[in-house]
Amino acid sequence: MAAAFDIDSLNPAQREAVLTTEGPLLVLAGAGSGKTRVLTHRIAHIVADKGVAPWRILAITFTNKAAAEMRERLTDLLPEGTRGMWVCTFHAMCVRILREDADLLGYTSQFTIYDDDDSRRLVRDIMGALDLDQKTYPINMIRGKISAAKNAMVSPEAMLELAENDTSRAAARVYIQLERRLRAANAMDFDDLLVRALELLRTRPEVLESYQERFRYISVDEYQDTNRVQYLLANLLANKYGNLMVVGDDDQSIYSWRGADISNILDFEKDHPSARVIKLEQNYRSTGHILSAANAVVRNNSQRKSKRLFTAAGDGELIRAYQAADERDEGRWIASEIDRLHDAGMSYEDIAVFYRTNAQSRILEDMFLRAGVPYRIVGGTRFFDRAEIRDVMAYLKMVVNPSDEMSVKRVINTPRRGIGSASIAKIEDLALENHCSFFHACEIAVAETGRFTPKVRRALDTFVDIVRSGRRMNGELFQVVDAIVSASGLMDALRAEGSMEAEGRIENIQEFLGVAAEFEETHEDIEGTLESLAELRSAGIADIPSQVATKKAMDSGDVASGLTVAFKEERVAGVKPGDVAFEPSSSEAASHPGAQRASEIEQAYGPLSCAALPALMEWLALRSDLDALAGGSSAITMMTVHSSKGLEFPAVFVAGLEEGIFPHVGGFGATPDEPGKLEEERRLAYVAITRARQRLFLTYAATRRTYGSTQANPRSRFIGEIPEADIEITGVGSSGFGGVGWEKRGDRRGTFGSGTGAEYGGSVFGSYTRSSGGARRHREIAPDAGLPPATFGSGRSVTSTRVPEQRRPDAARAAEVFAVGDRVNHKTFGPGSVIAVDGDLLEVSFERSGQTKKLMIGFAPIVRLD
DNA sequence: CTGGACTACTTTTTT
DNA sequence: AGTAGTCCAG
Repeated sequence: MAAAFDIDSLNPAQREAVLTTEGPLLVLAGAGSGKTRVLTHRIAHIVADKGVAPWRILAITFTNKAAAEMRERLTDLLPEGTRGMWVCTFHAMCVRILREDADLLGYTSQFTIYDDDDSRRLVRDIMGALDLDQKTYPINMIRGKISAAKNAMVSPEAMLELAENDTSRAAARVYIQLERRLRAANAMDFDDLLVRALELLRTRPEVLESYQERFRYISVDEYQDTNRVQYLLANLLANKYGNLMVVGDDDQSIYSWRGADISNILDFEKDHPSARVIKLEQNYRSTGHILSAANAVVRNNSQRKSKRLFTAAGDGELIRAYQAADERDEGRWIASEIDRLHDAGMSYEDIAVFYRTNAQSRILEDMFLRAGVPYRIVGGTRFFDRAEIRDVMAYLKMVVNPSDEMSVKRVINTPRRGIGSASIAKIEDLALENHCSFFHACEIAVAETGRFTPKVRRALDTFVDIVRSGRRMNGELFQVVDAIVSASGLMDALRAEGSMEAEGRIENIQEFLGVAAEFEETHEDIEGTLESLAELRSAGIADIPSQVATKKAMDSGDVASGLTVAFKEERVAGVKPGDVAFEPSSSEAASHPGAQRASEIEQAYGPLSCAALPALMEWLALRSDLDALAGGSSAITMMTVHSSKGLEFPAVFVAGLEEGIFPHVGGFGATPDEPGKLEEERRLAYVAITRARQRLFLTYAATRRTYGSTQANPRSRFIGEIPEADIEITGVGSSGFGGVGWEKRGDRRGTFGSGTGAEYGGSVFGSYTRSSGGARRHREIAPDAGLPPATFGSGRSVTSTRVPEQRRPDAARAAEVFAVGDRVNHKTFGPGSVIAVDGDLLEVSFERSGQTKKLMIGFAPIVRLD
């Protein structure tokens, strides 16, 4: 047969995996063993050589970025096209499935996706309403319990019955309300997306069968990170034809905390006795030393499938470990090493810095900024998490789905309209009386005289009109978004404020508009990749009947194979829309202020004219920063170890290798030390190490400031687990590194013992706006990129593009000298110019604020612009 | 109703 | 240390 590619370029194991197209297949792919290659080539083989239509392929990944990358590679391998192929995350898949048949679950297809923050606020709201004290019942614990219940498919009622302690009972009560309010708001949280999709497939045999018929070949990447619902989804969809390929590495299972169940991969052979199992053990990524270290570390775990990666590459350079005096010294050392690599010809893009917790990034960031190392942060506080952006999104969500109570409440008084908590409470009462949504109650309030003051009524009228007119608006997505934003008055309010901070917010909103504009251009591709059968049919692509025989009732029991299915039984044929699984039976159910039927939205507010708007909202909801990693200009990449999975870099730094930090230990005294936790930390270390191709640097600090107090953490055990032959340890007190170099430069004190501590703090300049957090696509944070930055647009914003390509040689930079007239850039205040120099004291006039500030050289986060 | 001041909590990791 | 949420005075 004519292969779609050069099959000889694969090693025997890879080849076998690619050619095994039928039946269940488990590929245990060690880090760097060419797993994506196998995945893509196998699909290409199925399509090009076996003549299977692309739209019969379903390939599930964990991140949008992985999906995009895979799609790209497939497009290269399959010149005939990949139309209708679903290459997406579990969440994206579920959203697509749910939008198609949302009415069957009592939702409209325009349902809102509540992200973590929305969902958290809602829980907080509910806890307030139920009079549950947040101190006795920590919100995160409650949320965790509810999430666990959802993922175990335990209904709220069942949870209440099963509850063994007060906390669980409280959680169950919140859960009942949460379900109700989510439903009333026509909204789903992340857990719901998966659970409801599963529910749909289980209760609607015809729906299930249409997907089973369609997707004859299914593959799941990162199978070790699937949770139970994802596991059930994959197995259910593949149940009919049995062509399920799963790829994973038990050593890289790092998401147990969010419900990932490592036994999914460990038990695959039990679930599918006929499964072929193929191990990919040859590593093509890392040098010998790095691989040896990775193997040695992970070998200390007991619960794993035995495998040992090997490489044909040479030993390479030794791994380097550095003990820093403190966290600032750590950052400085990393910066200097990056410098060195860069001077030796390595591109910034080839360098990554990982850390265990996001909080560690701030100091590193600060040090890099001072050292002139351009960086880009993935994850952490994201652009879309900024308050002003969330406000804008809330307006848009509200327009798409006026039932979305959380969004409405978020912006009803943002910007200030004079609608305070008292008015809001009154509106809530109104909603309760009328059994309608909060938003509808706003409308009633406008019409009704007497109840509200004329001022409030007028304000509400304007507010309500934003939705009405927004829904009617037609035309380019960008224009619609722009119009809604201006109608909201957000920009006007910020402009009126006139502060530097407001200025930054305005810029951010403008950038958001840029995102909308850009989305419009790329929207087609995104939509096109997840076409439904109906869409494919109308395009003349798919040729299978729309409703596959419904007679064969689906028996989900055999798929779940031994897993308890809690709610299935009650859910039989004849479910009415709106009458869904978790709907509580008590009479309370209908009494909530959001009880307006989801399906009535369209009737009540008219159809939404701009079809691209919901698409944009969905895209935003499922989009993580990681997905935005895509290139841009030259900068190193900073991210958590978790985020790094699936990526690789020629040079990798891992910071904070200290006991307590990495391995991280949760402070909860209540939780007994489970050995499983440590093993997961170790797997995390394994992931971190195996990201590196050529150079690996591990750092730890003798003392570190956390929560304001200084602590001394011992070196991480993981460093000790690396064979001596693979690693070279240097640091403070060792002769290996001249930490002095930095001190000589006089730009910072603070090497071991020298700093008084109080001088740091940064409080002198007020709080740093969390401005530098939101790295996003093409966004570069360069030392000179102005703050409050979030300039990630494509050249829209001037501040985003200046990365110091030719950097001053070390010596010059060390003696950072400022002269009157120099252009400088401050981390918080942005660009400005020096108007006076007095010893260590600079006087700088900032452009943005027009203000003049006195700053201390060597202390202020400031750099000179060339 | 607003804005400022005070307090308590944070730190796991993310779709 | 920083932040978000709460409380209180104007």
